[in-house]
Amino acid sequence: MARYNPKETEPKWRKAWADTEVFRAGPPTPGVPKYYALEMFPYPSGRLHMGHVRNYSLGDVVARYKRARGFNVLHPMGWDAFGLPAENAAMERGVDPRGWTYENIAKMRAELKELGLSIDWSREFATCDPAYYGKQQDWFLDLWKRGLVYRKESIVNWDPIDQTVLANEQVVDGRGWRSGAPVEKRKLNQWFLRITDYAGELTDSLKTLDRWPDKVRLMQENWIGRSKGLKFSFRWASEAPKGFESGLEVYTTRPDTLYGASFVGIAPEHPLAEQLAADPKVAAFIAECRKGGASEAEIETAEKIGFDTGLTVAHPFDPNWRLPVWIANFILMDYGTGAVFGCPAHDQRDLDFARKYDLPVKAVVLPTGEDPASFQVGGEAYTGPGVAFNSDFLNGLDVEAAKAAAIARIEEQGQGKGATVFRLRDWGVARQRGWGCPIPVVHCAKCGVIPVPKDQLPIVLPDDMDFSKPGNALARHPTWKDTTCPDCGGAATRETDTLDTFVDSSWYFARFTDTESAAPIDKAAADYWMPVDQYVGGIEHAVLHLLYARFVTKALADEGMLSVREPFAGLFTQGMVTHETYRRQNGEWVEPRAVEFETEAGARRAKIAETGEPIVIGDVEKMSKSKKNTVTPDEIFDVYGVDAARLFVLSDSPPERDTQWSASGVEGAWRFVNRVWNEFDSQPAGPAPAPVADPKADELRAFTHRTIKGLTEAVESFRFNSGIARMYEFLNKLKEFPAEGATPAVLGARHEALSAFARLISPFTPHLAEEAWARIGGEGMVVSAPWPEFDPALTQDAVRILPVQVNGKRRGEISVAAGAEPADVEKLVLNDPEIARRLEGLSIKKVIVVKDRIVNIVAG
RNA sequence: GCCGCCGUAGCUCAGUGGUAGAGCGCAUCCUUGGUAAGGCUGAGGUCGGCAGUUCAAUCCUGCCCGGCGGCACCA
Repeated sequence: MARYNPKETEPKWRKAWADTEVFRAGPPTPGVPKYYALEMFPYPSGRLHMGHVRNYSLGDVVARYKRARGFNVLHPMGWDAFGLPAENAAMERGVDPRGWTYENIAKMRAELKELGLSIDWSREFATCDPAYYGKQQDWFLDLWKRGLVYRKESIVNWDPIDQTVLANEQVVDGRGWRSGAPVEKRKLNQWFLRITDYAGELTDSLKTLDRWPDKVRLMQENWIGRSKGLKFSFRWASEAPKGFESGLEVYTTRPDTLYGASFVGIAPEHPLAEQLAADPKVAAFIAECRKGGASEAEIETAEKIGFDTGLTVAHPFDPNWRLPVWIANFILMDYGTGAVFGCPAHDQRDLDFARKYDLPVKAVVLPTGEDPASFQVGGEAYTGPGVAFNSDFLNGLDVEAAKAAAIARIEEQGQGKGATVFRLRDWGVARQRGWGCPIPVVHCAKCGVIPVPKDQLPIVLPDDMDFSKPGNALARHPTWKDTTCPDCGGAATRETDTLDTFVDSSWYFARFTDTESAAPIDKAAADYWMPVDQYVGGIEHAVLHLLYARFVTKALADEGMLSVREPFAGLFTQGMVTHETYRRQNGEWVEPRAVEFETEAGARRAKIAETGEPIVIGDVEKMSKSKKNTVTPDEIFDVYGVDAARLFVLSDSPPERDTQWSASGVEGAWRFVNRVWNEFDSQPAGPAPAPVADPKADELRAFTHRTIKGLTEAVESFRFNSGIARMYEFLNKLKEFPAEGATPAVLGARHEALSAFARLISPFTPHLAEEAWARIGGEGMVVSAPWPEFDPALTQDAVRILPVQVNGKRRGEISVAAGAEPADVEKLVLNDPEIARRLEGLSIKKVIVVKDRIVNIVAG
């Protein structure tokens, strides 16, 4: 008997798959069922980590399973290859970002191939290939024509050291995530995509994504943040400021509380505030507001400050009622209209503000059970349900009815309209970076901002950018931006901003359906393959990438380039790979591979293997370089083989949860691989004996068919860890039927079991499955073998052992024929001497028999 | 503060309205010609707590306790 040797076996089968091109997707063929399996493509950092191993193993199980089920499977791979790390490497080490990126891709491609994934590598591309980003420029121009692209001055996060705009998520505690410099607010001309045009549809169609995790849908819903309310204009009571003669427009979701208004507030960035800043006192106040940090903690604790402008407006329901207009730091310019009416009794922020500046607090919503005469709002605003009071024509209405009535009245007065407002903002896509997709636009002094004609695409990055200094290397390039205006032919300059890398990743899945097409997307190929049937990736993209991709899909569909309006029919978000952390007494982190364990008096201790220095076992955390708690796939593959690594990373936790990597765990998986092989290896070669009726063989056959059923259901429902638990149970069962000394009937049952088992483990441990399949004389490669079917008749044992309970407590068991009628079982049970003994002195009140499951006797 | 997830063997986790499971760890034994090992057997559980529904609750419902994650001045 030979030991299983993955070092020989695994490369052999990878070569066999590659040579026969089994993973190449078939041509789009109407009528042939397709399955598009996709994992979020990686950033080419140059090194595969365990998170990748988990992500791609999960996707591979799906792809291989669907292939075995007869689908025409598309399972491609590419590279999200633009972005800052390449520029940082370039700046720190003087390398060329392009060369650095492509070298990393080569390294990671080799590692991914080692994983034995069922990828169609013929479709591989990187987003930094001009052949890809040129097509992106192409549809960008289409969206421009549709009015979905615009340029606007806006306030952005500016990192003064890196000299670039930062996205909100790149600002950590008010500082640039890389430079650590305090982020400044700057006004810049920015490129935007009009994602807000789709805000309604993006929210509404979340309901149709029934194979997405609820959690992600909820997060997107919160992010888009639709709210229904009222937009209306206050009329001036004091003299109208210039330009605001038509009034001061505010937005509210609580028009029912209008009678509780005590002031009107505007954001420091509101145009009216800026106009009033001609007064130095106002200007000083606005400057004071800007000073506050941008971090959440600072915002939360920031004190509310305000400035009374001296202007007043009239209450919409009572012209004689005057409300003061304040500038207040807690009002956001980019939500609603940048102006609100303050109702302190029913809004905490307004209440804090009113208490500080001694403004009136008037309750107008009465909670159920409160007395209108005595109800008071103290330090806490009342935001719950109730009935309007102190509110004239709204009195007695509940909150919802009062909202409707208030909106109706305002509309009657022609002062405003019911409105839906979103929290979502337009997508700022310009980045001042050299390593990105150039925005295909030319600036002409005479003609303005002009799109590049399509026949001049792609606009390719220059080869010789200087990345030695921070800032935009593309803008710094001496000649690249010099061009001529496509309209007037005069001297002009190219746009030197590049696109956010999230643009690159918001349509790559569509390009995969035909990577050669002259158009950005080949309609026929996309119509066949799209949507992605199963998308697998990290939860960290719940909002950004997954929202942008949905938006771009809808925009491209409106452009006629796609027929689907949702890119991902099924989404699975996997958990992280974690590991224990280890520290020396001085706090220094220690790598797992340097650590040795011992168990002493039940307590697990760790020490440094070389020196014996005791170390502290810390918390289990996400694998990260800074805490040194990483295990590199390389070394695991080297010791245990790829299959054991895949198996372990899939086995330990439900896929959506974090999983904890441990050396002992992967060793367990490795032992399993060997035990599986031993079972195959011990089966005598030669044709399988024909099945014969035999009780022993039937027991194994029943278990085989139950395992097929259970494992199939586990794979279908993404419970891969349960599926693997089934494999362990099955192997334990199989060992009760050793090949040595087995009757022909049992050998036949074993052959059936092994044949099914090789196919069942194939999505998880594909190399082992091939070797096992070959060992028992399977036809062709297991990767092309059909998924085993189970015989429902065989999943049941002929004899069932039913537990017998007395008053809900287990008191014995009885064996009956499967499917025995409850009445017969009841007789058997009551005649059983052991049970009768248990019932002595009790009178039987009721006997419950659940067919094939259990018997319960109620007695007292 | 709001929303969500999780508490089952020493550890990491499956599971089910009806006999409580796997891997690792631990103990015992066997093998030492599968040996950078392999195998047998075993111990170990008020299924977070309390109440309710039920013939029967680890599972369903409610409340509580503990841990984790996301969002958060969005009017």
